Amino acid sequence: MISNAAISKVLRQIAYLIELEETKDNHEDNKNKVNTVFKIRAYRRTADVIENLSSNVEKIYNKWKLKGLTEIPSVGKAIALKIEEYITTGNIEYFGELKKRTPINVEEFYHLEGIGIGPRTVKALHDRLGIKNLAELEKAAAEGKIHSVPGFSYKKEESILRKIQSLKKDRGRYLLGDIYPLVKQIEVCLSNIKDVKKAIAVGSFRRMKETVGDIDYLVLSDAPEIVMDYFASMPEVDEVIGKGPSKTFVKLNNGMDADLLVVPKESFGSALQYFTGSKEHGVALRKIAISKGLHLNEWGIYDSNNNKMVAGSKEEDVYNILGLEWIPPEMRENNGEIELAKKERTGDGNKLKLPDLIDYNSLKGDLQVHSNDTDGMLSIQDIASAAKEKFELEYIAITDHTKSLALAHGLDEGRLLDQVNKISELNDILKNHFKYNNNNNKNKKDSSSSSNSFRILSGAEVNILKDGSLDISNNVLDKLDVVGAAIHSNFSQPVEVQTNRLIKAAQNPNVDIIFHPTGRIINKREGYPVNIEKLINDAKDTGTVLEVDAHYNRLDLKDEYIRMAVQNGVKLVIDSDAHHSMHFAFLVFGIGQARRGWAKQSNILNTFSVEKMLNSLK
DNA sequence: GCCGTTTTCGGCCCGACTGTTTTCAGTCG
Repeated sequence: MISNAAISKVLRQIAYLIELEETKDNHEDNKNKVNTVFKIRAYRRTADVIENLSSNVEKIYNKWKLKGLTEIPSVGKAIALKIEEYITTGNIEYFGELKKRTPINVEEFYHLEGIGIGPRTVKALHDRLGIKNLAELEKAAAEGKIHSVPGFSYKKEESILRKIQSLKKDRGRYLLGDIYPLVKQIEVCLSNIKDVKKAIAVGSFRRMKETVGDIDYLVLSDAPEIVMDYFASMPEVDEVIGKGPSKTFVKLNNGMDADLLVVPKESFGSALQYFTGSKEHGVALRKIAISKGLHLNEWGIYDSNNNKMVAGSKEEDVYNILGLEWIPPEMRENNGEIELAKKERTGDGNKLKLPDLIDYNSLKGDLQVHSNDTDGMLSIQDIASAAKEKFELEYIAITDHTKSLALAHGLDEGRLLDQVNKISELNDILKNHFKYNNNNNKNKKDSSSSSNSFRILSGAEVNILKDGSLDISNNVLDKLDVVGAAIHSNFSQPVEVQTNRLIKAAQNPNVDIIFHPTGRIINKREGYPVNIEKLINDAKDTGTVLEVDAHYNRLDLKDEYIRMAVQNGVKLVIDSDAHHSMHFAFLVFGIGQARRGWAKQSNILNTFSVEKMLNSLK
């Protein structure tokens, strides 16, 4: 399967190569030059769109051929043909010709776009110094040959060298969960500055994207210089890259870039919208603004006729003036959300509506939790107590690994039944404990309230074997409250085999949930191949629940698949996969991912009370 | 090269920051 990233990379390189040629030619006439500029822009735009597309382009092509490709925004006939050629032959003739015409190693240089060394710079250095690849560029910069080229300076030379060196240790995109605590900590520090009225982390972080490239802070303050001085001198800052009257750019100690934007009250809403992105969503909004005789930028929304500001202080107002409902940040990917947000009625009178997304505080339980009976860190009692006291959950299911996962000291039938008895005893103790507490709590208006009750459910994370059978017998699974099944071995088998393993497990009447259905580890492991449409259909038919594993390195199902499951009426749960009490904090990432998949509260079974949730399992 | 709620031709999102630029090009998000 060809990844969207691979297609996007080729398109980006084509754009780069055309720009190198455009720079080289003494443009015969201005008209041609302008056309080339927009051609380059078209390839770049398509690369952006495909990189952020939630569906796989090859799958689209396999299903609908060229017609499917041209339905992708920004893909027209010419680029669709090139994508088809790439998918079917692995090459693009036009791309090969472009590469043949230049000695410059585009493969190495196109990465430098994004760190301030673009094709025009590279072209100029090639023409004057014969630089063809990254090693030669670094050598020339180190030897002080660059500042003698017209248009270059010592400063520029130094910056090129620094950028190449920092590229070598660049970590790329960061996992949302890895940087979440640091981002929040800086947000709090900025909020606490005396002259700051509001401070918020925006960009892909606010959209809860599974990975984040850099972090943007938006601050509402009338004293920008004080805020920016504070930001630039924070202990977390490694280097100040740029500083202007309204923006500061820094590199943090962990290697991540962070930007700060300070705006006045009247612009806070439009800046919030602008810097939350996504880029594609923002471009779509600005086009709507133009069609309505308006002009939208980060400072506000203006009447194009008289340049008078019509909104800007509140994000809601920006959307409303464009004729749109306010759109939750997690949905802002230009993947159909703008259509749903339009306020006017559609032709047939049916008003489409934005989904009422699941709230961040709506989970009542967690159905994948591990104890120290296998590879968890805490006893059942301790992790249950943390779930109730610190995270205010009403129930958890203990789902330890089973026997064929020897690495985790998985439970066999005997140990599993012992655990069921232990959980039953613990529930009795909890019940008596609450009865005692409630009877003694005279101040409580409603002492019969169930708000104090907590229930531990018995369960297991049963291993799906190579042939799709389970490693625990059905008469034992029958005694559990919740059975999750998951693949932990034999990853590299054909897609049909893997899909059939999962489907066979889902067809077992005792299996309630498929845990982390695709097995991916973000940035580390692709996961095993699964025909997700088939799995979703089968989950629907058998009433099997699919899990959103909220651990930030899994987020499995991912947003795109959650949306498919929701559309098909498949029931979902969001679990922490906790091996320690701290891990319940991961649930926020699962909820963010579910919101990115357009899930409503009613789609997620563990937003229900324990009784309702259990009744909803098969 | 893409695209259409004035359009199948003639437009194409927008502003901030850097550098050596004395009015603008390159680059970014």
